[in-house]
Amino acid sequence: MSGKRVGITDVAAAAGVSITTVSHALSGQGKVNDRTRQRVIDVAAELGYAPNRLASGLRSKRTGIIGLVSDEVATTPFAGRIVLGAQEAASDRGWLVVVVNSGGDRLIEQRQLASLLAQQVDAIVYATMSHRPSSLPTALRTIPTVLVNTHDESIDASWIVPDSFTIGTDATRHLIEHGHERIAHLTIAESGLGRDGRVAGYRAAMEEHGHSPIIVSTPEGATAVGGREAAEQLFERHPDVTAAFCFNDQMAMGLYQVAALRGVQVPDDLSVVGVDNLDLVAAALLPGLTTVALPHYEMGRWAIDQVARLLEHEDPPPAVHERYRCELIERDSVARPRG
Amino acid sequence: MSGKRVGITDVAAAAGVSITTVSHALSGQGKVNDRTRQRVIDVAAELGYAPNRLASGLRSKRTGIIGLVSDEVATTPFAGRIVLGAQEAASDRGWLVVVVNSGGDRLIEQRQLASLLAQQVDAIVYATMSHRPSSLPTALRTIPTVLVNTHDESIDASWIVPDSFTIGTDATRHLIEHGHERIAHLTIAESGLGRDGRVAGYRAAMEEHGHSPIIVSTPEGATAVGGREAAEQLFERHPDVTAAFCFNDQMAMGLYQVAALRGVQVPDDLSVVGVDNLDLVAAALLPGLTTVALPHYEMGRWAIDQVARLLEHEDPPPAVHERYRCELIERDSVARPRG
DNA sequence: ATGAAAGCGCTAACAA
DNA sequence: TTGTTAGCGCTTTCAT
Repeated sequence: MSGKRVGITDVAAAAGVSITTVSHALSGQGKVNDRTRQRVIDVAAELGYAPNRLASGLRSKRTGIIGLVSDEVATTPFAGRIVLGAQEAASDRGWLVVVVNSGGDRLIEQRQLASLLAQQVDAIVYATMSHRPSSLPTALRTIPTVLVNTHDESIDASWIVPDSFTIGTDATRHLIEHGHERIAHLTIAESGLGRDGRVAGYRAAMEEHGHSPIIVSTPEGATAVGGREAAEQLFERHPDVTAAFCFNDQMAMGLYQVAALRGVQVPDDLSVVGVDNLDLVAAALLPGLTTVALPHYEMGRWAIDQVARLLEHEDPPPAVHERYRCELIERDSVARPRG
Repeated sequence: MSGKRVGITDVAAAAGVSITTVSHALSGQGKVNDRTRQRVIDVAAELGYAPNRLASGLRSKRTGIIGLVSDEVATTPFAGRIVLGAQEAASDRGWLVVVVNSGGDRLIEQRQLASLLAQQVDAIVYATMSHRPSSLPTALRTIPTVLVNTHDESIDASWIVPDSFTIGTDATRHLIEHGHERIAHLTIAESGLGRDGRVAGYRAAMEEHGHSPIIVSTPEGATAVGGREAAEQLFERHPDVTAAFCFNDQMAMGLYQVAALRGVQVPDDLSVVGVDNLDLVAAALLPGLTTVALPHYEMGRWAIDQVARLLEHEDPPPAVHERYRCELIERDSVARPRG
């Protein structure tokens, strides 16, 4: 409509007060008479005034922008959930989040991080998709940082990771509770925080019930193709298993496929449990896949909550470390074993 | 390391020049002696100086931040590709992208947009996931805007959408070229730009070869469940079709499932083509799904290129409208019909 | 080719 | 409770 942008001076003039009073009235900081405050608010609304966050940030050293650094944000559908959680939590506080991703490249990461710092972001959320211990860029020591899906002992930062061990125990016990004894675990060959914890949890649950663990791992990676490869091994070497706990939903998809080719019915001949609760897979499979949900959205929110905690105290509060207990989502891929 | 942040003044002092000269030397704006420039650059690097983008933005009216508004960014895996494309293109120019999503809620959208404007973003990329004509928030008239996956006649903004019609013709012709004549199109009941164009393209390709169109639509939505529902209809009412072109990969997944239950083999008994080229589905299905790739990444890049074009000219250049020709990705779900 | 000075639009001290 | 005055760290005139 009007050509010129309306600034705080315009509001002050229109309300007949000083710009300081406008600033105070709108930010709720200083003491302002309620009647004055209301008038200022009304005038500001009428004029369509919105504070220039650049100017206020320059002065107050707070931009209300949080940088979210990820290694491969858009390549995995999980990442989006982390970002969404962070954004919604940020939005609740009137903050913005700017996402950069490095694709795993250290150099790019460094450049992106420099961009964020130059932009005077208030804090950094550093999320990896791979849940491996990461050695953080040193630039992060300068600024409040929260880690998601990874941790780093060399820095005093809060972090949150899914509790991999209980993912393994919960999934396995769920199968045991349904009467299964010969339960295999299909996983990837490559070691990693997410993998190793689940394997250990599976082992523990099997052993506590006196069942011997059957672990099949594939060098293929945690995809449907890897799942197929592992499934072939499984049917060759352990044709008598009645249930399988898979490293993730995609591997479970591969297992479904090989099972179908061999005339093995899920869940009547074989019960299956996955990990991720990836809608596109877990809910889409037939029968629907029972799986342990990874709390990506929640971790994103948690990270912003931690940032808020860091930012509201002048002296940095101690770092918080959390292993999030994941939830088993029941669908139709688990049944009692036959006869 | 050092406690205080290094500013332009520190660099000026260390290099023995004025801050004006530092600014000129680093930005490449004014005329500076090459030797002076080099010295400034060296000193700046040595000190680890990085300009405060808040301060420079406040003065120069350019923040180097692009706002990306989406209706449901993280709920779909496609969205991530748009964001990634935009981010990478932005990063090439030293820009940052801040992503907000409204979840389709007008009120939230308005609030988020206000946040972006208050943050003085240089431009807005407005992306919908649904590819429907959107009536844009009026706030967008104030600022350079580029539309992705949608278009709006009420505003003079550039936009890009996938060419739905040729998706339909290309997919259908591909099947026809493989010798199929009785080809069904499985789609959703709800009308929309993406859907209607594909249907029209399918019709056109069928008719140009004298084949009669067989369209099966489901009220269920474009998911595996919807695909199953449509597939049931298909097998009941048109048991003689030899090929199916599905609205998207997820529906194709549903078709695979029902086909398997009925003992119909893909591709020997039934050839299938999808749309999306969603890795998690198209590449994961067995056999791999031949599908038309939607250019989400490319559209994200394109949007930022357009923003750059808008920003470098003082007077706004005319809007550009593009229908992106999509590529067919061949996998293993198409074969010649049986004898 | 270089520098001095003015301000971008706001908030934080400080005074009144 | 309100207003005055300094800046925040940079880029931009405009001199020199």
